[in-house]
Amino acid sequence: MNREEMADVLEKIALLLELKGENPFKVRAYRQGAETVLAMEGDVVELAKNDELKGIKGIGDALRDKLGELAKTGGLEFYENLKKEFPESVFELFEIQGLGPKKIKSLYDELGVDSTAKLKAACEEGKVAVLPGFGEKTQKKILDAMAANEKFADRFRLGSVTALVEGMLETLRLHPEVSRVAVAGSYRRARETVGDLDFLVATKEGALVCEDFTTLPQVESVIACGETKASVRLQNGMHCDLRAVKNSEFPFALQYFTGSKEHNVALRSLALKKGWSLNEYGLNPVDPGETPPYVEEEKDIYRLLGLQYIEPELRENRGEIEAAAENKLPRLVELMNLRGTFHNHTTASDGKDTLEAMVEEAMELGLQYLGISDHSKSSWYAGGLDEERLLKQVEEIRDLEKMLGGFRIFAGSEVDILKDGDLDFSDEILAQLDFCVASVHNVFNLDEDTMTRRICRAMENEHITMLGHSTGRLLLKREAYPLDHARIIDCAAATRTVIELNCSPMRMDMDWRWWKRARDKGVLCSINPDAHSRDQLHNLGTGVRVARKGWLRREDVLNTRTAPEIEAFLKMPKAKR
DNA sequence: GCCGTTTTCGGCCCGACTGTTTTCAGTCG
Repeated sequence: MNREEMADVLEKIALLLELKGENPFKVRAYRQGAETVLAMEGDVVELAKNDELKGIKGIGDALRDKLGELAKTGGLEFYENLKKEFPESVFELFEIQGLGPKKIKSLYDELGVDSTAKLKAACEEGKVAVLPGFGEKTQKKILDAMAANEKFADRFRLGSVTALVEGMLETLRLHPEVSRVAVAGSYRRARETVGDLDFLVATKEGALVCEDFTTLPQVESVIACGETKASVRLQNGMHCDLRAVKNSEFPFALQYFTGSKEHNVALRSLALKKGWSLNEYGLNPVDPGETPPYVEEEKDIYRLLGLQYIEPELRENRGEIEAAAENKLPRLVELMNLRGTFHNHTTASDGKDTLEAMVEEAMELGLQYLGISDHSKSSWYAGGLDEERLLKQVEEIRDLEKMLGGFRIFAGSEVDILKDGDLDFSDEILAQLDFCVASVHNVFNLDEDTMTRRICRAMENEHITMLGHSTGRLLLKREAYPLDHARIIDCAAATRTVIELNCSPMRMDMDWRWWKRARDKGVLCSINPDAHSRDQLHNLGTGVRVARKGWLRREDVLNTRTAPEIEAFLKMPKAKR
């Protein structure tokens, strides 16, 4: 039993109590308890075992007893009894957008629906539309939401699989029969979501390495295992391939399996013009009389085709091949260029870690400064700060900074952009901050023109340093709201507003496809983790990869600047930045 | 179920939107 499992049990209890129509405040207490378990300091499992949870806010007598039982026995009788009342599959129903506990209960009581499969059948037979409180539109919305879930079912967010991939690479690297290892595919190209993973090894013992690959702890089941390829399904449900090639084939296989398909098609046609035939095994002269060139690394392939080396992130056939032919590829930003970051939360609003803990982690990462921007009052559900609490936080920040020997904390706010483009705080309040992120958190259903004008209005404010998560999308969960990106970028350029690359794994927003345009208009990017806990600051690494995918250079990214440079930047009138 | 310079009951900070209704319930941030 670990922290996550304990929190999961409380969360599931909350769902089941909701289904039973229990007192909503009791439900909330369990949900809050789950949050507390995840966020609290110390070894919560050990504390629960020793009955030492007294005094923790959000955990009262009842939850303390239940957590104790969980920690000591690994089970919970209360939960087991509750689970007996519903089949396990009801939890699926909570994943459907637009369905809450009341509707699920109604579906369960009236139609016996207790799984997505049964729900789909009931919708298709028209049984859902005639239930009280439901209707044709609701039935259609449920079907659409289920279709969307299916569409996303086999995809994963880039930032959520980084640790898994790094772990597997490390293990493969240690294999005695393996000389080279890489991950290819859309993961290597830093797409914001990936469907499957492609690992590549150079070895003389393909069958052995494939066999050993299928026994990795991350593997759930084996689909196929041969001499050059193994296919498995991982514990997290991901499809994953390993390809074993000879060392001499490795660069070609790496290039080929990295893709994208469009990039490779363009590259092969370029090769043909030069009298070569390129495939995943080699680069061969079309004229059989000539000898194939010596290739040791992927770089050599590009060089032989008369191209600059094209970084994997750029390989989408969006102009990179032409630029490489003219020696005009940008030198892309790197993680080591980052000096600090903005847009982070603390326990003052919905963050899990205190100001001190966040700062400590930023220092640990080798940064020179950290921007704090908790939610504003309209985001009350996230514990948004009102004017009084905000100004108090600014004071706390100034006080803490004095004790840090040079590390800078920039005091800011993630201020809500209200429906009409007004901001949640007055200019007088905003003027007292070092910086300000403006974000949309509600009323997502405006038409494109209205939404664009709303956001532009916020950017026109002198005190708004940067625009937060511009499209509002939640990857694999919620589509972006309609937005005229070209106008947003023009407005950012005109008002000298920075645009954020929010590198929370859920967001990666603004989308990488727009960054080159923004860069060319002189718009600065700020790579921000939107961290709600200290460990989320580590998402900066993935953020940099996505910035690279957007063709961004060091000079295009605000937070590659040093603390004194940032200070000067923020003090400058916006128009002169 | 939690919490309390209103200590053992009575609150638990909202507002927009949708689709169902005919004045409102359910869902979502």
